[in-house]
Parts: sequence; C-alpha cells; structure tokens
Amino acid sequence: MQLDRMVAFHKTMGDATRLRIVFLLAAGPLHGQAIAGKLGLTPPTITHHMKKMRDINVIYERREKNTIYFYLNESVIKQQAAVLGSMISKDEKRGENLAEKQKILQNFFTTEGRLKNIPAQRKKKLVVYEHLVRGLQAGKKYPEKELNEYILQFHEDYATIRREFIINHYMYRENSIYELNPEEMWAKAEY
Amino acid sequence: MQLDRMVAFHKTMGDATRLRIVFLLAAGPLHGQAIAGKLGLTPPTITHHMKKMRDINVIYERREKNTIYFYLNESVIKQQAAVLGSMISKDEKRGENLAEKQKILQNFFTTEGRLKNIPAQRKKKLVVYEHLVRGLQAGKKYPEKELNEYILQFHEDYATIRREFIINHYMYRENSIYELNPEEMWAKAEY
DNA sequence: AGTGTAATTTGATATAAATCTAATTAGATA
DNA sequence: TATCTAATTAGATTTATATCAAATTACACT
Repeated sequence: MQLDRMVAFHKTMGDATRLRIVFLLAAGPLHGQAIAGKLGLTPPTITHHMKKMRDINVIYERREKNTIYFYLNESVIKQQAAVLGSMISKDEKRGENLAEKQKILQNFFTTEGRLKNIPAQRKKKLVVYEHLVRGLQAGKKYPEKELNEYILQFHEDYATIRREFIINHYMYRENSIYELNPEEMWAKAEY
Repeated sequence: MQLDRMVAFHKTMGDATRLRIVFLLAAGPLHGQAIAGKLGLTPPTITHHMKKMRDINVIYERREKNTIYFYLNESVIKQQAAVLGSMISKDEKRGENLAEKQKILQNFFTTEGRLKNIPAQRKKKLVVYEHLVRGLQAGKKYPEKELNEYILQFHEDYATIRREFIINHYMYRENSIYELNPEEMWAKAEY
C-alpha cells in the first residue's frame, strides 16, 4: 500500500537526530564516525539511525577501504515531498468529473429543469443535490416555508429533499431558519 | 528552531491513523464520530490524534451546534512539502558563492597561475584545493611521482598538498596510486 | 432545570524506540 | 597470520505513544 510507504517515510524523518543527519549529508557524503562526532553521539547510535534511513531508501552507502560513506538519496526525498504536496489537490479530479456530472444531470432532470426522481445511488444523489443547492443564495436566511417553495420548483417531495440538505451538510438549520453552509463543508460525490 | 517544527510535523504524520485522517479530510471536513466510524476506532482515540494534529496546525475546527467539524489546513502541508523539497538544493548557494570563490583564487594565485601560499583558513584552503584538483583527469590513475609533478606546477610543498587531497577526499589512494574521487565526495567549503 | 449528543479527560495497558556500554564482526594493511 | 580501524550487533534502560473503557465536560434544545 502507498500509505505504508508514506508512514514509514514520515516516521523515520520525525526524529531530530535523523533530520540532522539528513542536513549533514545534504552538504556531502560522510562516514559514520564523522556523523557521530558532529552530533555528539556514539557510533552504535548512528548505525541504528542509518539502518532506519536505509530501510526507506533515503540514504545509500559506498565503502572506501575501511570506512563507509553515507550518501543522501535525494530522489526519494523529492518524491515524498511531491506526494505530500499533491495529496491535497482534489482540483484535478474535478476536471475529469465535470463531464460525468453533466451526464447525470441530463438523466435526472427534464428539459424544463424539473427533477424526474431522486437517484438511489448516493453519488448521483449528491450530484443532484449539489445542483439544486446552487440556486440558493449564500449567506441568505431561508424560512422553512420559503425553502419549501424553492424545492417545489424541482420536485414535489420537498420534505425529503429539505432533510437531505441538512443531512449532507449543504444547509444548516437554526430555529426553522435555513442557511447555506460554506461550500467546503458539502458532501462530495466520491468518484 | 526550524528543525523542531519539521520534526514535529513529520513525527505527527508518521502514523498510519493520522495519515488516514488527513486523507479523509482532504475530501472535505468531517466530525469526530464520523472519523471514528470510518476508521473503526473510538472517539477518544480520534480526540488524541486531533490534538496532535492541531499542535502542528495541520487541522483546525469549527463548531456546528454540538458537533465539531475538522478541517484540513492545506497550507501547512504544502509548506512542509516545500521545505522537504528544498532542503536538498545546495545549487542555489553555488551561484552566490561563485563570485567569492573567484576573489579567493585571485588572492592566492599569481597571474602565472602558481599558488602563492596555502591559506590557513579552512574554507579558503578548500577553494584552493578544489581549483588545483580540477586540473586532474577523472578516472585516471596517477602514480605518486606523476601526482607530485602535477602539484609542483603550482607549489613546492607537494607532500603537504598531496596529503590534503586525501584527507579532504578529493582523491583516493591505493598502493601509492592516486585517483580522483567522485565530485560529490569532496569536502566543500562551508559558506 | 433537565435531557441528549458529541467531545474530552483520566487512568491503564501494551508496544515501540532512542540511546548507551560491551562485545563482536568486517576489511585493510603489514 | 596478526593487527588496526571502523562498523555492527546484543542487551539493558528509559522514555514516548497508541489505544481503549469509564467518567466527565460542553453545548444545544426542550
């Protein structure tokens, strides 16, 4: 699993001694005793840390007579940095999904813009709700009656849909007054 | 210290449960029990992990009635990814140093290209040795006699300089045959 | 005030990990 | 083969941490 590799990497880097070693090696290869000297630690301790760093391929070594030089494997670090930076981006996915969302909306809405029926499949349902909710005004407070009327434009079962708006966090209710939640709180269909 | 912050970040991310939480939150905010449910853990365990993630500012929270939604703080993650990616680059430093290196060489070499004297200051000494060694051929084996003659072009004390080549890992000796080391093994002047 | 829900704190347990000293191994050199 | 140097392994100690059950707190709603 990709996750295991990530965990191992960060766990290994989450130690002050090992991070210092990485910084040292970033300036050029060093042998064990030199590292131990610079850090004020004993050689066995360095061996211990090097073993862990070798496990995640962040260092490699070359023997030169009796002394072993440790080198930093920069590509692994850069790769993990990239993974970290990209784990956030749900944005590129949106591009792919746009077409599929359009198709779902075409299937479930009439040409007049009314909802034919509520999809059973969760991800399709969410696409539909998201579409409905786009017609509401951010920051505006909707009395229940007004919200019902809005939903009725699209479908007769306003009670179900209104409830689903809350369940899926599209909206928030306070004293029977409804209001749109911030968009980042909405449930997203998982493709 | 910057290092402490890095250690804290990676230590916190070096745990499978917390990484899974990050992945969950990357898809949108969630409340504690939802996270506990999805991961098959108890609420106290989630509280424990959230506290650690809050300490490094990788999450923040907003209360919605009784339930607290946790949000991912993407900027912190992106920032740490950037730090990780940039920790390698000694390259930008080289640019700055070029001018200073030139100046050192001008000070210690005659216009005829001979070394006036060996600098006492370590970093200047290394700049000088690096310059000398650039005249040698990578991969070529130099008998001691030949190396001495090469050094004599620049300075009379070939023995000292030859020894320094070894000490600082510019060269490698085997049975009185000398050979250039790979460049990434050389001692670098620390600016 | 009283009730319900979600989160947190407390205390216990079990596991992992960083570091050291002492002993051992691996390679190079004479 | 004997010896030197550098690295590693083994074993012990100390500290940190992930998890849970049980008790408690914090809000919201009636």
